[in-house]
Amino acid sequence: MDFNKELSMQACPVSFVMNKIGGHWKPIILYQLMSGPKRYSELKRAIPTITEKMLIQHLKQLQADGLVDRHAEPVVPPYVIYKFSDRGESIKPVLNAIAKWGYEQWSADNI
Amino acid sequence: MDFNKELSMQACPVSFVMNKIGGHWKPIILYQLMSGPKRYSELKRAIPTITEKMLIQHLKQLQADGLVDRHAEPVVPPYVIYKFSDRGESIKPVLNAIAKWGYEQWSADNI
DNA sequence: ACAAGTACTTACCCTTAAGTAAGCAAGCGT
DNA sequence: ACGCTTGCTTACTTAAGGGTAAGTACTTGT
Repeated sequence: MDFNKELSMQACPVSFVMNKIGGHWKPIILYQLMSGPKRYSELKRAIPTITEKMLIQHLKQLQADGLVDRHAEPVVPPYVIYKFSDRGESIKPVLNAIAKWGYEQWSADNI
Repeated sequence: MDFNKELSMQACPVSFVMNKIGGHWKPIILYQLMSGPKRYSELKRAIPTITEKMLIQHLKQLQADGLVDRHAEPVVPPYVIYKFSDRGESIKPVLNAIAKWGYEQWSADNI
């Protein structure tokens, strides 16, 4: 059950991080936010294959994990921007290291 | 379907890496292998909650992705060791960076 | 009065990942 | 002859993640 998952996160710091930034959509969302704050509709347009359900679900999770801040202007139509929190900023180097390795390997695969 | 997954991996290098080292068990297996080559039964004992099915399945996937090498001695009972390949070695710094951030954040959560 | 835009929410289904449990091969010690 | 060990494999079941499609609130423009 979830018991094993909890145990893994305590025993393996890499698992802990994967739970925060892993999965199908979170890397893509974070990658988009790395180029600066974006509003909801911008993210939606930037990631055409994502459904609204997945987008909002993962944005909420990223917020709950303290990686992303949400700021809503009380106007109509709504204006909501998402951006890295301070804690989120601290993971950018890690994401860049991952992306760098990924890009190198991707190139190596395609020679 | 898988089409979207393929697309993501091309569009987002972080997703590409997550596909190689993400998921529930792969981080834990890799973390164990970082302390040196291990035989199948050692891994099994080091990760008590993993099932043999999952262990072998992910070891095979890691092999297929070229991150892990398998070496079998033709003896009985079988003697099989798993270790990082050359390509696998190149991801160790990334895994360490992930683990370091994870450990820091884990501490921050528990103050 | 009504369509359009923005940021969601909800209910339902379907595919993928993971867990359960059993079996197999091949020799070695007793 | 029999059980033991090691490294797997297979069939079946269950839980999780993701996709589809519809609806909501609130206001501006026509």
